[in-house]
Amino acid sequence: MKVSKQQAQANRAHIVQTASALFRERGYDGVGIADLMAAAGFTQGGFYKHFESKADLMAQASACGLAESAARTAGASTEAFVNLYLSREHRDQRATGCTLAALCSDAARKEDEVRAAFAAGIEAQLSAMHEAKADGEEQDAAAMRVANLALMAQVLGGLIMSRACPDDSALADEILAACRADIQGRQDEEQS
Amino acid sequence: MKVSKQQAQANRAHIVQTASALFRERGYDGVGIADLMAAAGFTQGGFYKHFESKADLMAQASACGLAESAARTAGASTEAFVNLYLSREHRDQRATGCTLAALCSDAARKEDEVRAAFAAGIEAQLSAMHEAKADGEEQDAAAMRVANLALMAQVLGGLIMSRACPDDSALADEILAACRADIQGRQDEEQS
DNA sequence: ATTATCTATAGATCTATAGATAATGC
DNA sequence: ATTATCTATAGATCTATAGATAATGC
Repeated sequence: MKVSKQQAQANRAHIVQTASALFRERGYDGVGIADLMAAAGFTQGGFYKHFESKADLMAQASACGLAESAARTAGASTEAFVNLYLSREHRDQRATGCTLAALCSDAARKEDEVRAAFAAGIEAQLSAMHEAKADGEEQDAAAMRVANLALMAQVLGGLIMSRACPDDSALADEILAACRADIQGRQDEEQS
Repeated sequence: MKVSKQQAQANRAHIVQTASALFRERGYDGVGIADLMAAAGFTQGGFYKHFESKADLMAQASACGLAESAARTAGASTEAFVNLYLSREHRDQRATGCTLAALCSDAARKEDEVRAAFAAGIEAQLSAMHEAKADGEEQDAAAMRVANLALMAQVLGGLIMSRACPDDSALADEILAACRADIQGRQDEEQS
């Protein structure tokens, strides 16, 4: 029954990643410890040898998902980022999509432990966006931070609003298109 | 024990309003039927004479909260709306604040019944914003709809991101300020 | 007679813990 | 000997229902 320390660490990482996907799909409260451990291939009893509490796992799984999203963004242009973020595919695939969009309003009601992970995740995302643009035009770092925060808010809000609409509703698609058009329009203006 | 039909209707409305506030504060899953009925001044047994299920109540309470927000917005200028929406007060008072911001990412995982209420709420909010601006400049209705959806997404996203940060974190305030500045900057450009 | 609300509870969760089991690691 | 995982369960939820109670409304 016992496994090597190395294997135990790998199992733990696997549980965190499974939790990250399940939480994004169903929300923190929609995933029980027994559910999660079964999905990861274990029984519930082992959970508390890996984590102090469910909140501890929520913080770790969120941090993991947020870091992954930031890393994925690091290379992309603003245009590519926005088009991917505000796509139907992203809207409909919550388990592999943006952790911020899937869980941040759940997180707002959870322990500070969890919210600290979100603050760190937002900073990581900002860094990734900063890097992505650094090659291009010279720009004031403070102004760029403001613009990037505002852009994150807009794509995040658009995605969440779209997800709140019924499946196959015209409004859900319209929201994504409106946000893309608004951001695109602004970029065109800047370049002229 | 029995009350008049009129009183029963009033009691039912009171339960819906109590639920609207409690759901916004704690999320759908954070409020039990017994909790809610006690907060409204009743015992849990009476609940199912008023509502078919918890999802039925979630849909009604959400519709109620969304309609109220739209009505509150109807008179305001864009500037006033944005400054109120992206204020610390609004961020910290979830129970009386925007239902969309408090619950839409919860709603995304619930029954279509609930999500239909959100789609209707977004349309009501759009109508309110349309009216508020109608006096001013002549503008293409379709373009205005796009701009208003994009604006809603941005203030909503900003508020939610701010709420996901730990209490008293500098980042939480910075996010609100960044979104206000970004929107203000755009408006100034338009007018010049 | 009808029915809005109450008390009580069934049945299904959920988090967390206790103690057993069997493989690692000294 | 230690410990990662397992089985089993305590205790506290939660939604929904059943049946009692007492006031309305015909």
